[in-house]
Amino acid sequence: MKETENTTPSHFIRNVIVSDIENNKNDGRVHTRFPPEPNGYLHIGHAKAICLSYGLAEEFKGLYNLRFDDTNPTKEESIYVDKIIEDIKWLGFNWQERLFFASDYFDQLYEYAVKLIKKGKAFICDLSPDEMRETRGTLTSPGTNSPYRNRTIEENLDLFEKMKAGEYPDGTRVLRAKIDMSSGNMNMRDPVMYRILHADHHRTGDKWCIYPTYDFTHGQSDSIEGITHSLCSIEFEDHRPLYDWYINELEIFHPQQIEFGRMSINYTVVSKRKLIQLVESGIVNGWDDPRMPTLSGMRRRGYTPMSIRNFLDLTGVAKHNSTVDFALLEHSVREDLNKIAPRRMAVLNPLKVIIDNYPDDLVEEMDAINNPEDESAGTRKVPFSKELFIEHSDFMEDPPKKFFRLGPGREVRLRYGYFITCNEFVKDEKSGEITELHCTYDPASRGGNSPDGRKVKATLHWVSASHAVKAEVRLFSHLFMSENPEAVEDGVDWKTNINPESLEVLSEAMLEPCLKDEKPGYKCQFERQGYFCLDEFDSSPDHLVFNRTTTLRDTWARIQKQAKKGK
RNA sequence: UGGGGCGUAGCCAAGUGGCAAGGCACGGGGUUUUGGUCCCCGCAUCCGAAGGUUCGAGUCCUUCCGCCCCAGCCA
Repeated sequence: MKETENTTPSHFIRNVIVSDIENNKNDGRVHTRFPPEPNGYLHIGHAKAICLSYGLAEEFKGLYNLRFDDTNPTKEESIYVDKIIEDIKWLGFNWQERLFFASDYFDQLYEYAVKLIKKGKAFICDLSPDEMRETRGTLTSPGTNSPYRNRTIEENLDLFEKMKAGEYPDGTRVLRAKIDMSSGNMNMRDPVMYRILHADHHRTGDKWCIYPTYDFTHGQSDSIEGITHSLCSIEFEDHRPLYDWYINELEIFHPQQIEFGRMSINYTVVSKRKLIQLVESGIVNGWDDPRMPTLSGMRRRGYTPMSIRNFLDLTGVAKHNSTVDFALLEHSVREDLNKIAPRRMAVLNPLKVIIDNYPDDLVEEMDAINNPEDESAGTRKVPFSKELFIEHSDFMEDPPKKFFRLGPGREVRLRYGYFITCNEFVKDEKSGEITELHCTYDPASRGGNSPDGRKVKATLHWVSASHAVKAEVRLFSHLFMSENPEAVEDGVDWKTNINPESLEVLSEAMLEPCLKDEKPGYKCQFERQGYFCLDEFDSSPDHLVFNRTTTLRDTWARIQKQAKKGK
C-alpha cells in the first residue's frame, strides 16, 4: 500500500483538488459522485471511475454520492440498479444515505427547461430525426438553423406543455437549446434537451412521456447535489462546454468537470455494448461468468476487492486511454491471495500411486502448514495411506534433463509425507497413457525430512485415494486469442477472436478431505497450481465446483515454452 | 478542409528548464519441503520527428507525423 503511494505519487486530478482546497474553492469542500446508467453490469473500467471518485473523496475527508443517471426508460431496468449497488458495496464503498436517481430531478429539470424557454434560449422543433440530421451539417461544414427556431416564447411554452401532456406521438417534436448551428463543436449545434417517449420508467412509471436527454440532465444533477468535482471519462470533454452553457444560463451551482482516460485490458473487451453481445449470444454464461471483466464475474472467479483496488492504484490516472497488461491484474490478485489464502492440496488430473512397501491398512495423519506467509493460520492434519493420487503431469516416462519430478527410478518428496521412489509404471497399451505408478517409500523420511540429509529435486502435492473428495474444477484462460480483440479488419466480426478454449472443465479432480465443508466464495491456494475459489452459484456440498482465479507463476511452464521456441 | 484530446521502454507510469523514478513483463543469480513466496542483479545515451531558444530541454517556441473522440430524439 505504502509502496504504491510512493511509486505513484499523485496525478493531475488529485493536484487539481489539492489546489482547490488550498484556494478554499467551495469552502474547501470535496464532494464527488459515481453516475452509472442502470443498463448493464459494472466492469473493471467502471471500477476505475468508482475508486477514483470515491477514493479521492475519502482521501480528502469529503463525501460521495451514488446517482443513477436513468434518463432513458427504454434501456434501463431496476435489476441493474440492484446489481450495481451490490458490486460497489463489495468493492468496499459506502455512500450512506446519499443514493440518488436523476429521475428524482425530473420535476426540477422540467422547470429548468421552462426557464430556458422563457429566456428565449430553447425552442420546440418539429423536424423529424432525419431532417435534423440533415440540417446539423457535418464535421467540416456548419449546420443550418431549424425553421422552427424563431417560434415565440408563448408558442414554445404552450407546445412544451402539450408535449408533457402527451398530445404528440414519439419522435414528432423535441425541445432544443438555441446555441450555435455553426459551432465546430457538434454538441453545441442546438442540441436536444427533451424528447417524447411514451415508455414506462423503472422508477417514475407512466408519470412522464417526455424525458430529458443525458446532456440536459447530467450537469444539472451534479449541480443539484452540490458536487464539487465531477470526474468522467475523456469522451465527455467536448460536452463540457454544453454543460457549462446550461449551468450558466440556469444560473445554478457550477461543479467542475475533470476528464480522465479510459482504461481497458488486453485479451478482453471493456465496453458495455460488447459485453452485452457476449451475454446475449451465449458465448459466456451471463454477466457474472468468471471470464467476464465485470465486477460480478471477477468476484465469482475469486478476485478480492483489495486486489482490484491495488490494481487500479498501480495503473494510475492520465488523460489518454490506456490498455493495461492482463499480467498486471494477475500480479495484483496473486499479491493479495499469497498473503491471505490458506494452502491446500488438490490433484487436478489424478494419477494413481501405490506405495508397495506401505502397510495395507495404515492411515497416518500428517501435519501440514496452512500458510507459510502467515504463521497465525496454523496447521492441519492430512491423511496419508498406501494408495494416493498425484498430478499426471508430475510423472514422465522418459523425462528430459530439466524435469525435476517423478520418473522411473527417481526419488521425490511428497509434501508433508515421505520420500518415494518410482519402481515401475503401468501403461495402457492402446492409448499409451500411464495409468498407475508403483513406488516404495522411505519410512525414515516421515513429514518430508530426510534424516541422512539427502536431497530430492522436487516436492509433489498428493491426496490419499480413499480419503479424497471428488470435485469439479473450472480452469479459465483469456476470453480472446488476440491482445486487442476489437482490432479487426473491416467486415470481420470481433467475436471471431474468441478463444474456444477459455473454459476447461475438469470433473475428476481429487481434493484433500478438509475442503468438503467449505462455503461458496471460499478461497485457497491449491499448492503448486494456483488460487481457487468455490463457485458462488454452482457449488453444493455434494458437488463441489472450484474456479481457478489464476495460476501460480510457473517457471517450469516457462522453461517448456522456451524449449519449444528453441526448436 | 471543422472542433476537442493525447504521444516517455513490450504494457502502465513519475517527471512542472539542471542531466530519465517505480511497477508489470522479460533475462540472470541466491534462499526454499510449493519450479510459489522472498532476496539480489540486468533491462530507454534517450522522451513521436525535425528545427530553434538556452551554459543546459522530456520539460519553452515553431513546424511536421501518428493515434483517440464528436455528425443518437444513447449514455
